[in-house]
Amino acid sequence: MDLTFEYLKKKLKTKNISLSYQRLKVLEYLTQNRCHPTVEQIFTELQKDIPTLSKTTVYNTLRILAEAGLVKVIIIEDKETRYDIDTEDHGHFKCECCGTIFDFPIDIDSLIPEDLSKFKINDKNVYFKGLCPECLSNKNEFK
Amino acid sequence: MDLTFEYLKKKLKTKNISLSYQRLKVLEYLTQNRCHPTVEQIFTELQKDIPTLSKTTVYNTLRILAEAGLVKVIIIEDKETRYDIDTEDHGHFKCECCGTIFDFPIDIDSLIPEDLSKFKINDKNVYFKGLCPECLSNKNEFK
DNA sequence: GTTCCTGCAAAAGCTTTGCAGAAGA
DNA sequence: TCTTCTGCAAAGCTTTTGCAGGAAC
Repeated sequence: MDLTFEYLKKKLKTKNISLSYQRLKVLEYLTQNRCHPTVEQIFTELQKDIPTLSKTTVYNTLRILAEAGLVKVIIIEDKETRYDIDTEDHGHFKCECCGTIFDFPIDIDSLIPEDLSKFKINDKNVYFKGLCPECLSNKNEFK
Repeated sequence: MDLTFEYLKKKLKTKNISLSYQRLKVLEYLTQNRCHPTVEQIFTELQKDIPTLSKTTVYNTLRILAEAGLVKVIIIEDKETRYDIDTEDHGHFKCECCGTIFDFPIDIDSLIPEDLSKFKINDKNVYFKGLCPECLSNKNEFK
């Protein structure tokens, strides 16, 4: 799936979402920083370019992008909502030590049990927590 | 897995967690109400029995139970942390219409990709959102 | 001229913290 | 007596809301 900045700009136009400078910058940030950023991270980084930027605008923009289906909201921890420009099904692994969030492929549909056949599924989420290889090896070093 | 009140009381003793009346009541509520309650729900219900109960105590107790591994923290929505006495792997489905959370069986381990072989997985979560059969049929009625 | 967008300030909502008094060992 | 637990009040954080000014069309 094509997730270039240009592609997403076009997609926004087809959804009749106007592209202010602030919105463009948020979109650009998400395409260039595939680290599942929080509002805080996006805001802090973009403020360097747009000194007058307000957090409200970041919140507004992310809500609009999420409603338009261009961004997926990721909730792993309370008080730490994150945003992912990659809306295709995949899993997330959060390292409890360094906080990094890793993507991993997962065939969610193959897992859906018969029990849910009468449910309409709109959103699928899989996330794990634990320790990433780097933090694991750091721990062993200090043993 | 045995999740009776008696079993859990014994388990707490083996973990050296003392059992005040408040803690017992929270544990009892969780075993008798497998609806993945929020702090608010637990507090409101228990307050009927314990008029002096404070929300802080509910928070404290749930934290202790979670740290002891007797309760699983479920985060599906921001600002809506829920607690599940069933800590075995299973999926959750939240109906976006009525808000009910349904359990469903899922063989998560069979899905874990090779990519994660070097990660230490401590916690696995799967949740879907959408519409439950009841809300789906209600929608059709009003068409 | 209308409509929509931005950004400040304030409010809202959930959770945590500090602390004094009570309960329990 | 010493430790632990409870519960009130206050603080802390993230997110939302109201609203006035500004930009875009």
